[in-house]
Amino acid sequence: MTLKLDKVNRGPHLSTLVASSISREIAQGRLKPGDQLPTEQALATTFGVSRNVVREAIARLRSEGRIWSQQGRGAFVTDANNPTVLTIDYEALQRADSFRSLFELRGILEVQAAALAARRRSEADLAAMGEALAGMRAAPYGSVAWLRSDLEFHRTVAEATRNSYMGQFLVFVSERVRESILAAGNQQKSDDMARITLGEHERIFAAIRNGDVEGAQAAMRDHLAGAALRVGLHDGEAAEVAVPAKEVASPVRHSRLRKAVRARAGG
Amino acid sequence: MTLKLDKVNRGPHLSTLVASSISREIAQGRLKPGDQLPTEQALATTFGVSRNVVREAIARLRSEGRIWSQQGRGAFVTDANNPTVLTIDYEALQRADSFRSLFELRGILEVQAAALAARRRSEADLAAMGEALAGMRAAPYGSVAWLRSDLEFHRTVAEATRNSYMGQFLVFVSERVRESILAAGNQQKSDDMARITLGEHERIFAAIRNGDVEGAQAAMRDHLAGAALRVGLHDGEAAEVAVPAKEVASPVRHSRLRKAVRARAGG
DNA sequence: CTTGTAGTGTTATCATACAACCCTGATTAA
DNA sequence: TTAATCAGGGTTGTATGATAACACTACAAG
Repeated sequence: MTLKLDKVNRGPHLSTLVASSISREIAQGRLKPGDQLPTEQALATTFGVSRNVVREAIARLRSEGRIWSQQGRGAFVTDANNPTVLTIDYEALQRADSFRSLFELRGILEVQAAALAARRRSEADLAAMGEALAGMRAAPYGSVAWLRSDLEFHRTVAEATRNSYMGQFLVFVSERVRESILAAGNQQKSDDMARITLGEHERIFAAIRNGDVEGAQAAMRDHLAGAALRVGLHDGEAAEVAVPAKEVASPVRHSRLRKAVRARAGG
Repeated sequence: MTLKLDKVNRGPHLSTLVASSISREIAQGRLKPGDQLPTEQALATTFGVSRNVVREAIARLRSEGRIWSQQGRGAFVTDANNPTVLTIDYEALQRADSFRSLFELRGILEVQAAALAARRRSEADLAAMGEALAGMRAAPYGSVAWLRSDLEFHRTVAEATRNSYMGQFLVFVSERVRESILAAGNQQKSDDMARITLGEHERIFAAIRNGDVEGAQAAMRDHLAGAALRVGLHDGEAAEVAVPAKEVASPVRHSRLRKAVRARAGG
């Protein structure tokens, strides 16, 4: 039987929680550019953690360019709110809700990419897709070669959109998703899956080849729904991502973190 | 006259130096994927710093996805070594085709964000959107206040998707687009435009409020089509554009760590 | 008005201790 | 023999306190 082990999802480090919390304060505007953060000591007591943890969190935010600090003065929110680089926090992805969000974003990009590809694909694109499919057929399901061909197929679809940024973003997001899946490592393989997955890809390919925009979207959507199941997400696109945002305007919102901390300490 | 003094470039933090040094070991292959790093204590003594500094460095590398650590075992070099940051070359955006591509990507994200928002928005979201709209009504078209409210509206829509990555990506893309538009500076203002633009936003808002998914998508699509016209793009959805984007990696350069550490130790 | 100086608050770093956890190997029970 | 249990050492995660380096302010002295 298959053992549906819940990935021992040990909560991320405290410093991660603190960093996320501060990040959120900034993102939601409660900390504006130029504002000075509370002192490390103050943050430590508010969060109920040691100053050391706060420092690790700040070190991360600093490296991400979100804040900037100077000895003897304090830490400040970076003025330029237009980061020139986009990063995805690796640890945050270990959390199920984050993973689901990224998976959803990937889905949106893939589906629309399929639509664009159906409109704009060239003969060369189709040839490349066919080659990738052949690679998948030849390799055993789940093998390195199989994964490479899988990735290659999606890459060629992205390329067929004739939108370079689409490709860039898609590859970026997909890589993060793939990493996270591999890290979890809770995927079972079977011959059935190989057949099913291959079929999904072939339908996408056929629709794109025929210039069938809606068909390509639908096929890609099916593929992603299947992929979601295969990695243990009970189909996305429902409302389970929707955390009831009962956020009341409060000066600072750390109560959840505190609770998390308590829970860790208690358990 | 003005003195033009060079900003006193105080050396970076020790944790930064340590992180860079470890990073370089990885980049240059002396630490291969899967390898275990020396213990924090060992690193501390070799670098001549406290374990605390080493931990801050490791926290950064961990958040960048370069290494991965587990309590009781140790820290290891991450398997995947692909880029963890996404950058958009500013100069490339000056080219019309690149700009069009990014605009198209933004459109895809915005339209799907509107759809998700229509499904998941909370009362608080609606209130925030309404506030942003009020801000737009109050400010003169094209003014700083107007732009801020405009941005704020789109941000609240992104937030209402309950998908944090959606917001991150959208803000990132929109900022690049906005910069590019401002740089071009070829936009004319008129009262008509104010009225039209405001109307577009209000239709988006109404659809999201009513939970009308298709309506929200359509309204957002209209809005973007209008925006495209206003910035001089003859409606998107054309088929010309290709071009590989320039990928930029950021090498890090420092041979100073050891020296700096020595200096500290010696002095 | 300028300069020196003490005082206070903050970050940067160090040092130490303990808790939580993994791994290994010995010991014990079946 | 085999499996389970337990003890010990090693490692990371967190807490705590202390010290050094630096920025800012106020005030006194010139």
